[in-house]
Amino acid sequence: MKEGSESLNFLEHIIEEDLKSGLAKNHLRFRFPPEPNGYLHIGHAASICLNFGLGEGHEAPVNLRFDDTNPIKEEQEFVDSIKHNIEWLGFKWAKECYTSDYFQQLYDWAVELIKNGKAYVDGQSPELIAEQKGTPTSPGKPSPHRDRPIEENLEIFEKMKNGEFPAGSYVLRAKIDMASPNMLMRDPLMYRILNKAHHRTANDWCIYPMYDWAHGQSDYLEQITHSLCTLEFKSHRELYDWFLDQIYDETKIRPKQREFARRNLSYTVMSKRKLLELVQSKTVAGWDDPRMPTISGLRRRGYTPESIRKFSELSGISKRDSVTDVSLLEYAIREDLNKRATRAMAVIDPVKLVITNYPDGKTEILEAENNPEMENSGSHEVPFSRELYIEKEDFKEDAGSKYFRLTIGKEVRLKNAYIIKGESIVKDAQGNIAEIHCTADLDSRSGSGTEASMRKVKGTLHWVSIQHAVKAEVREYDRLFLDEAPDSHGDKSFMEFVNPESLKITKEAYVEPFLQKAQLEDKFQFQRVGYFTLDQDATADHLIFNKTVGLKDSWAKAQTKEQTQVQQQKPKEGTGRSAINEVQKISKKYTNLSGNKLETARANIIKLAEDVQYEELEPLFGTAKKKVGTRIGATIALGVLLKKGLEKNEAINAFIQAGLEDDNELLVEEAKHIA
RNA sequence: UGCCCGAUGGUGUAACUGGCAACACGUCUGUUUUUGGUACAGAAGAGUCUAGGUUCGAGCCCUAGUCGGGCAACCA
Repeated sequence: MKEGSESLNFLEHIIEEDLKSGLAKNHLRFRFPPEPNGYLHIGHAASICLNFGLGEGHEAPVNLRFDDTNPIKEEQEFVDSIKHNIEWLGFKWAKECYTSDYFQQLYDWAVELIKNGKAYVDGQSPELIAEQKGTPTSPGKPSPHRDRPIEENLEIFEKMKNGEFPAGSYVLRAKIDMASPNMLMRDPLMYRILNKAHHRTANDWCIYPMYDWAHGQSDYLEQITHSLCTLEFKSHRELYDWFLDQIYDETKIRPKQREFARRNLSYTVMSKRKLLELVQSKTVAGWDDPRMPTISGLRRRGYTPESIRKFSELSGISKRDSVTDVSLLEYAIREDLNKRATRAMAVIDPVKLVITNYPDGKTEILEAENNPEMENSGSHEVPFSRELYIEKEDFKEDAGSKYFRLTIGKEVRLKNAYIIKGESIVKDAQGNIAEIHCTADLDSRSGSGTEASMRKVKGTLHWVSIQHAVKAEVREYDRLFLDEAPDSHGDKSFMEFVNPESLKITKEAYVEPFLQKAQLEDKFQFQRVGYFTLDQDATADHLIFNKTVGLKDSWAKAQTKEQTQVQQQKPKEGTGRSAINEVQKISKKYTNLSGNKLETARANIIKLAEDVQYEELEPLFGTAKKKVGTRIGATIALGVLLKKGLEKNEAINAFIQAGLEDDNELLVEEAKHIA
């Protein structure tokens, strides 16, 4: 992971430091700790790639640990789906662990804490406990049970464990500091009573540990060296360390928690709650709807594991909150699919094309390259005949000179076939184009080696033979939200930004017969259109293709730009950087320069100063003393203005005087020039 | 109001113990091309949040401020 790039992210720096200061490389160990209460999404993928990537980079084991301390929300179904997703991404965990495996140990340690006077049983209501916690600005009040005798604590705690109390009646609390500025340190809960069967321990337990009490201890039990989590756990670190202090044995590895920013993707939402809302409101068809940022959704959409890993790598890792543009994700998948997708032809929005000089009833079998980007990828057969479908948008009655596609009187090539020339059109009663008639240069068949076949024509079109085409359903997806950060508007729900046109279904698209054999997970490029994959709902006689992502389309871009340019042309005055700004820019580094570079910089400032107005220059007189460069630049520029006949005023004199008195020789020198 | 983080081109990340701000995506040009794709070549785009300070020299160190985020679940 780190070879090839010397630049490390801040977590890798920390690991490097630890290694340098004595941590044995073979002790390195990481973990990915999902709670099995939902499906994994692209944000989790960042964490997965981070932890497993670190493991791969350092040849260190990475545990998969299900943080299953809340039986109310967690289910086996999620465990299975998470495991599938991680495997699909191509990562192998060292051990499959469950926090629930440590329930006994956790309990024993809790008893230990009670005996040491570090924990106590509280029987107050949640409301009361919350109230006593105080607020971030005011200290909390101790619980009346804070000093309950140890024996009594032990007795009640055991009864809690034995199921002698109803859910919610008692909790075990750590005895830390009710006045701590960190709210989490104000006697946090360690255990609560939950009368709910657990997906793994069934009814063995009716008390369950809280996250803070379980997580660090689990890391410790597994001897994880670096426990990486997202930023919102930062303030938990103090507690994490406090709990570890209570049980830590110096001969063992002491895990450290470090935090990184979670990854957001533009034009989507990422929280489990919001994703669930999309599913429940039927905005999408399910968790694996191809528009969902879930791993299973991306997979169904046609994303490859490689592309997701690449995306994670490109996105990087840091501590500031950010929104990564989807274009980076799209780049990652296009790059991968360009190399591996089999090329095929499909017409999604068809119009009939008749080659008038091609014999009726004749069929030719032509050859189509499977993948020009991959050697030895072979070719497949594609049938050609007199009547074809082409894409509606590939023909225009009156086209400009920049339109390379079919129009009357102009030649284009049919991919893998002949060069044709538009002759005439047939319209229906409503005036829509029903048929396009053209003639083919019958000597120009692709691959025939004739001179005609080598001719260069500007445009190439994809097509299917009507007689041979296979009908298919095509599902095209657009971003799910119209807003870049739909959940960033405090006053509005993210649901208000749902894109009503995020799914476009074409029931009658036509694909070449070769695609009849498409299998799930096969990757195709429909030439000139985009990358597609078979949907899981497809059957042998009902093909369904999902569009993963379109090809880059500089033609479409030019079109939309042309439109927006017309509107935007007006407010395009005063372009370019002003002279004074240039002067400032050059000046800033002035004192770092020497020799020729210094000379050039000075000459440039003098030249630029010709276009500088005094009104622009005067504000620079107030430049901080330490910004000598800027003051020198201003002095030089001032010299130019004075030479042009500017009268000295009070501000100018004061500025020159300050320059003369400065410790910087260059500045003094320039000031002398104009004094 | 308390505590804790963060701030670098449009976006995401770099910049080793201070030394002319780099890479990728995106944008724009051009070349090649039987995909208006790919590939290749190139360009534009950043006073590193602000103000002071330390230093020969600050994105980096110090101080104060501004803005953004997190923290008061018997969730994780």
